[in-house]
Amino acid sequence: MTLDHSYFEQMEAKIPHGKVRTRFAPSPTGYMHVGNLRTALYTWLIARSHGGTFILRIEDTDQSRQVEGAVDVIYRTMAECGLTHDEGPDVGGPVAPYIQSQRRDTYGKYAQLLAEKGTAYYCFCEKAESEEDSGDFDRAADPCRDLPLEEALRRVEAGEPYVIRQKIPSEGTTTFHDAIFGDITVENSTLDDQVLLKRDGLPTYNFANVIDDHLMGITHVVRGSEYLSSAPKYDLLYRAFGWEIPTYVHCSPVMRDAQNKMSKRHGDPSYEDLKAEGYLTEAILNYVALLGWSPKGDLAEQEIFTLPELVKAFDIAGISKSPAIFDRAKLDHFNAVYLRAMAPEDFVKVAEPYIRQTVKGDFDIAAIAGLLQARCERLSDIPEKVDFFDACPDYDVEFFTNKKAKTNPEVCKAMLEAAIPMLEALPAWTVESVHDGLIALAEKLEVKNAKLMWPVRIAAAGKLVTPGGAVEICAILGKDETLRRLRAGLEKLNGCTN
RNA sequence: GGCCCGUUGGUCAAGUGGUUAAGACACGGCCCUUUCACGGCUGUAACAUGGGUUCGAGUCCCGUACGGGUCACCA
Repeated sequence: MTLDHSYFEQMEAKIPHGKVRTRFAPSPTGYMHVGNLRTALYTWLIARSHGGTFILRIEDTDQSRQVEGAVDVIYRTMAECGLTHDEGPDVGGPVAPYIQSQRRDTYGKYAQLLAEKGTAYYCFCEKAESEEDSGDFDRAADPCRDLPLEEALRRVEAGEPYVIRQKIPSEGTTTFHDAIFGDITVENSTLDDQVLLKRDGLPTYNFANVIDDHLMGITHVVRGSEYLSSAPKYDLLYRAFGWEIPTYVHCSPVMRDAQNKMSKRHGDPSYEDLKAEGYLTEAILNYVALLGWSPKGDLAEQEIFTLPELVKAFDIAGISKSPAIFDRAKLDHFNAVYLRAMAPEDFVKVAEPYIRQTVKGDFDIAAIAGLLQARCERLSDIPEKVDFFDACPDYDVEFFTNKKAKTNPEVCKAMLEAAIPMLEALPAWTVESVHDGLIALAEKLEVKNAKLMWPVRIAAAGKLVTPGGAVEICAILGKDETLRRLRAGLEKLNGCTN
């Protein structure tokens, strides 16, 4: 039970110094929600913007909450987003291992060291007891707090179950500094003697964090503001060990509404959910980056940022103190911007699977995608928009009535009667020829373009709203199909105007 | 309940003692137009509240309200 102090020297010797080092440290719950993603992004950005090192560490000290395949979700999401890590379970590194369950011995030794220093103590009490009932935490009530170390060690060796608790000073205050919230001071009497090492020998989250962050040379600790209230206890731990305190960066949560954080329980979307809903990775990242952070100076008005641009612009000082509500409408907007900015051939590639959900026929997919590119916010909007290509829906004859185009069934009947023979006689069937033919016909009939185009489009698509004009739709449908639909439309009109 | 944190338009937000209080999304209107969309122009709309400090406060201090976090051998 005696401690070998050379162990600590060895561990210290491995710690890298001199560069910014940050870590994203998720617990593997199988779900990367938007808040997690944002934390990962900010953490990564801090490292990259300083030319530092980004580390992935898996925090699995709660054996009861393991989820199958959860780590894979994390790897996949990080990789897809381009948030590459330099050290981690899968790539190794100088301070391996990077999975907490594989570092078990380390935490135990450091907990013992702390007990030796007098800043922690062995506690043999039963779990929890009446602490909650009484409401007030009373550390003086713990008989183990002042047990002499020798006696405690004797009981440990005798096989008595124990935990190791942090010994918080009973008086005075503790002040810590956070990069976002500034200095925060609390009374030590409001801090509890938190458990450091659990009965099962594994560390608590709070303890493992301090140990690992130190041993991994972490310079910036980024995490959710829910940890703000345990930060003073962290400081006390660092000081007890005589370690340098990292820069704390506590980020306020991403909310689903004014009262609730985004959560799996409420069905709020994970990164993967958003992808499945037709959002682009770049758009998600860009939006999430701006949820709780904004650029300073010249860039203050810029909203569209690529990942490299974010690396350049990112600054901890721009992180907001207050929570931000996740807004679908704005995400939609970002996605639309990214969709429109894509090279047409790239857009075809991402849009094709969605187009193919409802379009099985032999149509020019690239042409359809061309219409869609400026007209959709989410890729998942696509199937519904193009569902009329395979088969013309059974539409209401009232669709032919449009105030702005000054059309009604009567007028439309005349328009279609004129358009059908003209189109039939067209020698070529292209966007240009259909366009020129229809424009010329409108001129000949002495009607506004809209008056002719409206009925053609309605008859061709059978929908009020379409991803393109009459010309584009007819061109894609092909001559035979267009004429078939126009004749059917004419029949429909005959049926009601007679 | 104790302690901690937060509060600028519906939403994201700029603003670090002196501004007509930016910008974006959403919403309304107009224009363009072959529908919708895109694009262009334009409009409505905000410093939670009460006291201080100051020549002057969204910016500093105190109180109040509201919201959040935390008070686990979860993370």
